Amino acid sequence: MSTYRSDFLAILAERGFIHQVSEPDALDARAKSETITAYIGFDCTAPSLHVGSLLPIMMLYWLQQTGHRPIVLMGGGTTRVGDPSGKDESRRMLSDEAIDRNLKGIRAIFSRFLKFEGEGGNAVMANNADWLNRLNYIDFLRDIGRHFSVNRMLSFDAVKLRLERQQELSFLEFNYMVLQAYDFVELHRRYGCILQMGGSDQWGNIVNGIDLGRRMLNAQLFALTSPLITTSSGAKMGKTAAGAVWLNADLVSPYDYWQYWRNTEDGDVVRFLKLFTVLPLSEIARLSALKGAEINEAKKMLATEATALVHGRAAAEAAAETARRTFEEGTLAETLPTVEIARADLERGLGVLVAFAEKAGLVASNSEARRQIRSGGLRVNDRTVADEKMILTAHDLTAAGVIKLSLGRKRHVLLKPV
RNA sequence: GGGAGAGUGUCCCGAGCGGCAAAGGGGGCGGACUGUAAAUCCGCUGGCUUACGCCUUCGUAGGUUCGAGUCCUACCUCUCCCA
Repeated sequence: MSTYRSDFLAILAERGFIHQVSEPDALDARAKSETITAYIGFDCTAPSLHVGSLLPIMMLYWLQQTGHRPIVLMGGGTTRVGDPSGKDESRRMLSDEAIDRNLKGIRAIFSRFLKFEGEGGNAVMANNADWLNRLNYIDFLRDIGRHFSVNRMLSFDAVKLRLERQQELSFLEFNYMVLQAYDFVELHRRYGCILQMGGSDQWGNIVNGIDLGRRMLNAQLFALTSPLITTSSGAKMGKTAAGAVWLNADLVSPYDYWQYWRNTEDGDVVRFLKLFTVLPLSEIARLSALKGAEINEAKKMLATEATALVHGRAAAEAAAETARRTFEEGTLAETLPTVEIARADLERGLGVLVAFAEKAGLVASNSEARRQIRSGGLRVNDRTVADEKMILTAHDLTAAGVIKLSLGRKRHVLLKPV
């Protein structure tokens, strides 16, 4: 790949964010000579963003850090339609209320990464519902629809895949790319936005927007996509047994978030340090020289830095300290996730099954707890539970006044009587 | 409108002569080994139950049977062929 002269593209390139760029030289020149405005769209399909969305967020972060203007586009309108890209099946239709609720949850995350207008920054938060919701169908067809060739739309991967696999693609979803293209044009009109970024699966959609911009406004627009990030062993990022790794603290605690990064595979550490932390590359180069068990130092760095970005420095260091005491010293850290239980329950005697399943929520059901006991996976105060009929009482309280329940080596919950 | 086929364990894929809690994968979880890694090996992977066992599951609703994922009828959804 050519070397970029603008700070923005140079940084994205050396940190591994770039998969494809349209007209890289022209974009580089503009990013070098002027302040450019770029956007990324975010779906409102869930109440929070998860780790998978972190990559685009980081691209906006670097955009602003290198002197440009980021636009976060909330898909309040497009989420009502549903993007067929990369999906085998139609998505379930979300109610407008659900979308609205999700939108609010997602919004909060961005203030960690970007400085918005009114907060001493220049970032813009937009919502495509503002223009999509009031479109008039016939007008839209005449103004926008005439620029689209169905022949060409059928050739895009997102559509082709569905057709080839003989899976249904509704007319509703078929229109998604038209709406997304229109978003780009609308953002160009409103904010002078010239660049849309996104994951590699968005390339087709973005290019549609570029075409539309040229036809309607004779504008030169650009596309930049990031690679699909998978772990070295091929798994998609952001999924664990417990579900997605959400960015909101009420869905995934800072401690669990820290743990997620701490458990990164060896082969991914350097790549992730570049993508998901803002550590200087020189520092990352130093960490990448570590070998064998020393790589754990790099993983801790990754975990703490990545957590600090999302949850703040203090929460990140608290999580690191909790982990250090739990894993390295083997002592009890009172800052482990804690569940309060009624003191009366304890005096009456609390069955282990209930304690693990209902109270701590470490396992999904009593049956699951039984199975785990049979395979030696449950521990109370670091002693393996051998008997599923075991009863917890006040005698099991440690000096710190809690009972430590563990599932496997890594997952711990403290029961605290109140 | 006519004809043919498909829908299986609510993570996915996928077998299933009328006796099935239902083969086999993948994924996930636990154990061993390690470095809170990877790879490898072993176990588990519907719910309730101390247990005998009970309950809920194969697109939906009925029916035939001692007994139905398996047979019949209707309906729903998706494919394909003809019009």
